[in-house]
Amino acid sequence: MPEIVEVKIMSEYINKVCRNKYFTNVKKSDISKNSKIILPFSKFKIQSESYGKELKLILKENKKIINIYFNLGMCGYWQMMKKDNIKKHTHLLFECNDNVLGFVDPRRFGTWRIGSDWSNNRGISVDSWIYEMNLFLKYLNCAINHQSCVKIFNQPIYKLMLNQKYFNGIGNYLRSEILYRADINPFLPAKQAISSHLINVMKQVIKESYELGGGQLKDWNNPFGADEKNFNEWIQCYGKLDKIKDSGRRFWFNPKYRKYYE
DNA sequence: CGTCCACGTCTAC
DNA sequence: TAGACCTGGACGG
Repeated sequence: MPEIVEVKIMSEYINKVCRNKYFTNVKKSDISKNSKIILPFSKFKIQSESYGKELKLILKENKKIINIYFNLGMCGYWQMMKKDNIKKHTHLLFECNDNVLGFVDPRRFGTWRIGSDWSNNRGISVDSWIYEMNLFLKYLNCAINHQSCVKIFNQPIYKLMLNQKYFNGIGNYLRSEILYRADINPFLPAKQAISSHLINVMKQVIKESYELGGGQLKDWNNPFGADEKNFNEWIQCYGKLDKIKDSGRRFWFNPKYRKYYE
């Protein structure tokens, strides 16, 4: 489920349902391999932020603050639930009277850590560039011209777009939709494919997906009321056109570019 | 039943 | 660049 759009929506959802609520406890499922959270709080508030594919919970009691950084994995999501009706596969939860805010993650690919900053293995979130697309292009061009990056930017653009160092937030459906709509040969070396055109289309695709409520493709039972049908109609390429298998994952693309795939 | 597939990272040959 | 990590839904026999 979660790419940048969904993580952002998720974070906004958390802020909405946690507004004016005080939490008193945190619990981890036994089966999750992530670390147990121990809080020095008796009564705390929860706020959230997102950045690329990472989601942060900010836990506050007076001036004490603890930040927890989450990767939502393939299918993790957050939901406010009744305490007596907690969903299966809830692996972390925060209690608030009769309610809990829970991290539901059936496949357990999600991870969390207590920290003070976003992951340093990842680059700048693609949506922080939305109003500064020229800067993003400069950033990429700077890397392109850097001796140590030659190999990376010689990769085909469809591979680079999953590299979270350069496209933090892009995942499998966004890269397909962006390359398709930009009408760029996805097998072109990244250094040739990257242009203001690609960046502008990226901005537009992210915006449109966000306005539709994000990806509602399969197994996310969406608590936010986004329209699954609209989203599936909006998708033009992912799951619909030509595809190749690339190191375990599928890449969907415009069939007219197949001849450039070796 | 079984087999294939899923919006993502990791790490180990 | 395969796999490992996981559950569950879709679909075929």
